[in-house]
Amino acid sequence: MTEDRWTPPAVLLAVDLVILTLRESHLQVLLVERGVEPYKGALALPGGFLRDAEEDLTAAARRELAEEAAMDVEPLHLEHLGVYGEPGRDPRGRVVSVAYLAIAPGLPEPVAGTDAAGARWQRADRVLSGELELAFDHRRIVADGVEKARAKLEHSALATAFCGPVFTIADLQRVYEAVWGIPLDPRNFYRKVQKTSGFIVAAGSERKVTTGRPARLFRAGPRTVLYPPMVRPAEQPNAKGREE
Amino acid sequence: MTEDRWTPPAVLLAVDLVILTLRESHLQVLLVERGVEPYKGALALPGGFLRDAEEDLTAAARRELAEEAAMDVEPLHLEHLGVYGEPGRDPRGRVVSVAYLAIAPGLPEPVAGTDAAGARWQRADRVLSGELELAFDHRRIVADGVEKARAKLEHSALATAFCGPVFTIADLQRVYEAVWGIPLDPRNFYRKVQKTSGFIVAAGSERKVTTGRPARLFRAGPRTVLYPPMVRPAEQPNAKGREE
DNA sequence: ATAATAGTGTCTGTTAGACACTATGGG
DNA sequence: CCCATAGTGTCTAACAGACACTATTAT
Repeated sequence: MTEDRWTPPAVLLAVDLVILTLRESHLQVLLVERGVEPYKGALALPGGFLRDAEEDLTAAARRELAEEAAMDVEPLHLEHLGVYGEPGRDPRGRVVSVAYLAIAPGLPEPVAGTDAAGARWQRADRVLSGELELAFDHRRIVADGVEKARAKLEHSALATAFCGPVFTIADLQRVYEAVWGIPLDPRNFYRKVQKTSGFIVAAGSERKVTTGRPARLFRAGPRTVLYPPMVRPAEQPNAKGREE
Repeated sequence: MTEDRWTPPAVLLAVDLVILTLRESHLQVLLVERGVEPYKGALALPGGFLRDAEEDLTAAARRELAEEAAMDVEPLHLEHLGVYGEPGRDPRGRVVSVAYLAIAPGLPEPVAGTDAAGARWQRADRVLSGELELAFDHRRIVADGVEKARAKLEHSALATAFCGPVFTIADLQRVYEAVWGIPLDPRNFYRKVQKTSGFIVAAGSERKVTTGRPARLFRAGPRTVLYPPMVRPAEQPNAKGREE
């Protein structure tokens, strides 16, 4: 933010998107198969370069998502995730990538777009475990996105966005269990969610899915930030930073 | 991360730094007086453009800090804060700025460097209130940095870093009160900190500062992440997202 | 009736917050 | 003595976690 008389170097600016959804009880991330070098044929996050020097970063992110996955981009809320800019992360030269995170309810199977040979949902745990290899440093970006999503469930009413317009409390619990990767007690979850006023509100009727007593239906309430938060059990009670 | 045959636009990449410290019981932020247009003479965060296309982002941040504030940059831990890249935020053209946050104990008064007419500590609350005007969108960046610092006090042992090598529990409490901007009960704070094992460890002797009973001395313990966290009282019990 | 899921009641251990109280120094 | 700060004890209300129990449907 200073200097003159000397010309600062220009860099290539890219955006990458971590789009998370819940499908078949698993947290899934949208990946595309790269159609061009480098890493041609490999799986990667959707993303790409800014189109022109006036394009807004989030606009670029939405455009890339529409191009590569033909997704309806309107309703997505994009959130800044991080910047990945180590020299050498892209063989084409100095590329600094700004990553965005979006979390959304059961999104449809995307169709192949123009830039990518294909776009598909993949289970996030398979990416994190290394079972699926990703181009560039995209695995790291996915890991950061998943961790951010887990944290957001604690402090925001985001989980309701994973469900349809109406849902049962058990539906909501499945969201938490899938994203956090741990089982929760249904009874305690039930009351915890109920007493967090403004989180969910009753929606008249009931629903019968398969067997058992029909469940009441709810919709998302007006509250966006949860205080007190939904507590996520400590990941590893005796991990780093812990002792006693 | 796709496309070829067409050349992506280059943008100017800058780094900005939010350096926070605690001086005279107030959270303070390091600001420089801009020596060049635009905003010449105005207060701004230290920062600047990448020197060359191979420079690492954090390296650029450290270099700018050394140049503009002649600060010893070695021990600072820089943490990614955000990206500020709206078109039009800089009159010189498309500038995307990556902001970093550093939090450190009683740093010395900086001396004027080469790029800036001066660098000085300013109270963060004066910046947030608008009493001090900042160039560009730097006030917003400071606000994001302060909020991040407040959150970090909750979940990490960062507060001990604001104190000297040894400190009393009252010293530590003053850190929390200054950063959070609220008073805490000394008795409850005392026990809360004590029972969070690994947070602080006893350091032999005692200290008598002015009047009253001498206090025991402690030093930072081995634990870096606090679980359970130090809970920060809800900012506004009835603010956005709240009701009932 | 049985299975299965929804929803309620209740106990227990822990914790935040309030605040009385004791301890130990300097005038 | 008094004052000020350090440190302890203790009560209460809220809450997480465990889990028995009741309710309501389909088969």
